[in-house]
Amino acid sequence: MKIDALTPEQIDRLSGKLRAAGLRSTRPRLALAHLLFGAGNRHVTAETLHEEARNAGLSVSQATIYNTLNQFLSAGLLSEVIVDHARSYFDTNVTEHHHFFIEDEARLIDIPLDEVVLSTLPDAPSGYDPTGVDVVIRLDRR
Amino acid sequence: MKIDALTPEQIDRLSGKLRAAGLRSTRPRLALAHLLFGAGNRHVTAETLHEEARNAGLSVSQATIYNTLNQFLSAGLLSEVIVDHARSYFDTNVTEHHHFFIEDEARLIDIPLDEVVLSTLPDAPSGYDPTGVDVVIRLDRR
DNA sequence: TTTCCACTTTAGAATTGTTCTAATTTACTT
DNA sequence: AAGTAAATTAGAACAATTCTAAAGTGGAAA
Repeated sequence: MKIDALTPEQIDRLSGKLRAAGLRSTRPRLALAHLLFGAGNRHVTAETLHEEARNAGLSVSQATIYNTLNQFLSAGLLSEVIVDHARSYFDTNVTEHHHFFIEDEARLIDIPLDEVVLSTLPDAPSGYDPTGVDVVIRLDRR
Repeated sequence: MKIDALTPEQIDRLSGKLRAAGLRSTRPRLALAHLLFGAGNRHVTAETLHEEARNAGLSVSQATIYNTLNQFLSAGLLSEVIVDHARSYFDTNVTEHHHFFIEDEARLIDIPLDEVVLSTLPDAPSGYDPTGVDVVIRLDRR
């Protein structure tokens, strides 16, 4: 995955994507963009992308991985999914329910179960059982 | 919030709750249980509970806060809400969609937007605007 | 009611994921 | 080709959480 492994067409396409996002087209960004956008939709963590980059013979620092992912995120080239916890919120309400999450106050408000009705849900992939459905409605101060 | 500030009735009730959960009734647990379960449903973080405990004149170590919250969690006295991130998952799919989350593999699978239909949603609290709805369906290997 | 031992608590070190810092390198403008 | 603003880097710093090893405590059993 050396940058020379990319065809001029690939480089043009990725460069254009970076430019369009207001980012300079640099070697690490091109290589990471190729890994990220070269083959269908992906889910990566900083760690998995870093390892993938190393496996591809690309030497990028951890800081660059984080910088790049955050820049791509800000630029709208990536979105973030939150399913793991840094800060854990412990709730004395142990019944099933959902939540509003006020981002700038880092505050939760319960939503009673019956106020969210999921009329259509996908089947779980075969070999897996659903163990729960979490609905989080994010809020910003108006 | 010294433990002596609790009436014998309160102590009995909380002790019973701890016992029923298979936990010894100790002074720190009683005091924290009183803070947590003494007045309606709560949302706390380790940090906010620790501060609350200190404000109540109760000296408990940080480790005890974490231990106790996790024990209460395991015992089903508390549930956990995940809305913040430790490990961030970056997704090349920037269109709106939902996710399966396979807990033991820490792996995400996209759910196209149209496969989840929310037929009823609550109004946002006044003063706030909803900025997004995240649905996460957790999966375990069968 | 004392003894004892498994369970708790503790302070502080360790770990993990992420961000910051300050110095070096690189990309683009002129 | 030179200048400068931006990018990259290694490593330090940071924040949330867990671990460790030692000291303390609850409650069962004698």
